[in-house]
Amino acid sequence: MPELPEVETIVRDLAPLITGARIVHARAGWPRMIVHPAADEFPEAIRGRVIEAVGRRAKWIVIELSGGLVLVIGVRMTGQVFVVPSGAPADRHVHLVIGLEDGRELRLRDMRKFARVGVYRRLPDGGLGGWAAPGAEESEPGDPFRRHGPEPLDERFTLGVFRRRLRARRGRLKPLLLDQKFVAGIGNIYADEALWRARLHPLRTVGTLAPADERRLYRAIREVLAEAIERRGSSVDDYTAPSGDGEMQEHLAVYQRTALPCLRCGRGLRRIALGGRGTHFCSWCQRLPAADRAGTAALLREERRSPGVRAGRDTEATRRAAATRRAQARRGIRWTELPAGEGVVGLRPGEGR
DNA sequence: CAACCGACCTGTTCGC
DNA sequence: TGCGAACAGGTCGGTT
Repeated sequence: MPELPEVETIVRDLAPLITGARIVHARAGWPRMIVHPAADEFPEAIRGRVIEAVGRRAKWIVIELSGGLVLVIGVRMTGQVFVVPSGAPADRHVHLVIGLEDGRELRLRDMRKFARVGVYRRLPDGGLGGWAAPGAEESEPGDPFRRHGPEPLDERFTLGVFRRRLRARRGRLKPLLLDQKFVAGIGNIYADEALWRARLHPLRTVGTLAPADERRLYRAIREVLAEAIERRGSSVDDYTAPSGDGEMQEHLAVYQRTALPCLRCGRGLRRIALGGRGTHFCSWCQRLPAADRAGTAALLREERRSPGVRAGRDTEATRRAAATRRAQARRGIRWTELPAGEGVVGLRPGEGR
């Protein structure tokens, strides 16, 4: 999904739109999307409740409801959240509709159905616990965030805290940054970007870092995430927020810039596959010390055969096509599926095939 | 603990 | 032009 900056942008857009609104109905068209409680209990759990606040934890939208309930939404890879009038056209990718008393709907659209939604109880200690309909057996799912690491932009996340967590770990930097238990909210884009900014190779291991390296990494993580929030996130492929696209994609240094010149040294950027994820870096600016080179030959050689080296996803035409799809998604339809010669106007919910 | 893998899903683009 | 393969921002559970 969108990563921390993208979810933060969704949350900031959403808050003024829905805070204070009362939920009057809910429909979940894809039951597997509801992780707690059981999908058939979900509408009743939130019906009649007032949305009191909208926030974020890690890459999740956290919506505080009256009566101490909390609605969490993880949009994962392709989930999109919109607030629209209830008559607005929908397509087959809208899997969750939450009707508001004022006639609008909060909709979750997700092409790949990876998004997840849950309702929990806010506990006195601030954590989340299970919820069950009155009289029903309560299954205790536990706090969905209990394993998450600290929020990287929180003031309590100091350099000292970062160092302590870092030194408790071993492995390579890229997989470590992607581990939500280490620090919450970083994903594939910002892991690569932070490592480039800090001039650290993705295969570098924690044990080889000097104190100055640790500090650069700490600052790079915080700075790239903060800048991305200011720019409303990276609108790559499907990501868009309720009030429109971001522009951070125009300012990324390495992500999806394979073979293009490094913005610091001008040499061609490289891409390897690390744990199945595309990993972009500059092998000149992000040197791998001899100590970390053992056992990396296969990983680095892989690059030449990797299909990811294709430039296709990086072309201007591809970007434009994606922007058009996002705009259409915001209107709830896909023009490719409209009968020839027919406009948007006549389309009603459920009609857009 | 570290790292990889396959699932989970659908759509787009590439290469033949 | 068509068709299969590869790939996509995330996370989980299972293995090694």
